[in-house]
Amino acid sequence: MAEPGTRERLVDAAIHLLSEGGPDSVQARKLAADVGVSTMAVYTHFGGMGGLVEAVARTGFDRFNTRLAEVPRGTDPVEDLFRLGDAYREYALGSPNLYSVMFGISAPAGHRLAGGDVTSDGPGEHLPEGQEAFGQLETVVSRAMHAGRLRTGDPAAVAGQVWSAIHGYVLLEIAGYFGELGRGMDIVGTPIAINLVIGLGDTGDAARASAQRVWGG
Amino acid sequence: MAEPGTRERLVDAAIHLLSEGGPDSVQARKLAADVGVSTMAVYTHFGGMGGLVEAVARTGFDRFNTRLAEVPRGTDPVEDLFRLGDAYREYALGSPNLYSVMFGISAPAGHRLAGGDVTSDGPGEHLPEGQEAFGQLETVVSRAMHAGRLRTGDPAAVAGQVWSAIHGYVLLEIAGYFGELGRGMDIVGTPIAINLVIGLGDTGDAARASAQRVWGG
DNA sequence: CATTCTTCCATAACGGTGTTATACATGGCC
DNA sequence: GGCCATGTATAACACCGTTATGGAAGAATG
Repeated sequence: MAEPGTRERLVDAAIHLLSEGGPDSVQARKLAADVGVSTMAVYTHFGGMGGLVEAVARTGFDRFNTRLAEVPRGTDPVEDLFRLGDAYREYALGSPNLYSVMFGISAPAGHRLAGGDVTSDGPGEHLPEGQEAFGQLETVVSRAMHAGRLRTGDPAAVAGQVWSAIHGYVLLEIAGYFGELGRGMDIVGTPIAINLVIGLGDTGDAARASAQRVWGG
Repeated sequence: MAEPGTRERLVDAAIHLLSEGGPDSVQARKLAADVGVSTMAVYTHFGGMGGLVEAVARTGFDRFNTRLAEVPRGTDPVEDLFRLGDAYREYALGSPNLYSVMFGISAPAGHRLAGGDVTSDGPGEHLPEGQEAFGQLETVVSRAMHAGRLRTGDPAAVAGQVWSAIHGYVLLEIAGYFGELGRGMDIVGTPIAINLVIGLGDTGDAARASAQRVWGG
């Protein structure tokens, strides 16, 4: 493999700093010192800290996508959907700061993804890598519809519902609203997965059986 | 009413700046200039920008709680739950930057609520005002259980599921993932509300009827 | 009333941040 | 050799949060 260039080393250092010390420790001077270059490298390669944060989010989504793609697909599409959600949560909780940056939720020193304001369009359309993760959800949802487990409808709309539930749950668990980590999954995470799938057309027995194969209990 | 003191004026100015120019425009110097005092006022009253951000989040939750409390309660607890969710969304979308600060999701110039890192416990336990909003959800959920609309169980656990769904949906809509604002409600927001309630024990007909009274269609 | 103490704020400075202007080094190309 | 493009080091600039210092105003105390 080719020797990593300065650009890649800067992104790696940023991700490392992000996971170690949070968003505030991702600073141009610290990055440059870690990589062994001057702060100018940030500007020749990314045009500024904002561009570097975008690159961080992009590689975060890349790893996220491959992680989701590695989840084995079986014969039960609802079980696959649950496993996908589980991998989603594991990734988000494994690197919560990176996950926050990916969704423009948190950002080093005021360098958000799309403008400084939360409402400026948002990173929704700006990162095609983000759409890819959504596409994986959509595919499994579509399979579940064809298998007769979920009511037939627009897979994108249903995937949006699933995404909302996972995203919200994960963020609240990261923020500590469900007490000690792990406990939230039993009383909120698993139930919301089962209940949403039931509302989407699955039977209670089938949903619980699929969940049991993923989370036990 | 008493003349507002410097402390209240600082918080108001911060909330105003937050909604106008986003988190990055909430700066000690700008706050002081707006109120007509020096930056020292921030330190005598709040100990620093971090304390001011916490005060902002606190008053944000206060307004949030009264807003939710103003939602009229009727005879149909599921309808009430939908109306609560609708008011929740309206508040979050009405002041998305404030909402983000309330949940420690975004913060001016690296001044998060509980430490600089996303994972440092989170603001979950630190803001009792946040628990009050959750309590309002829990009460309505409990009423829906006693009315036979939702399966009997732990109201707090069920409220946690409802909260996850709303929180996730609202954040994704703010981030622009559902296209133009408003459209997301039709294809994702309303369906997830109905489907989650069905999964929690309500019948499809009853859930759709309650939703129809809130959102029409 | 005089004195002291407390509270609050203005001024000015300090350290640290992202950013930028400038100059230099390097390597490919004609 | 001459030339240009690319990437980087240095040093400075503007801005930010923060803090040390001192002063003003009022309450508390004798």
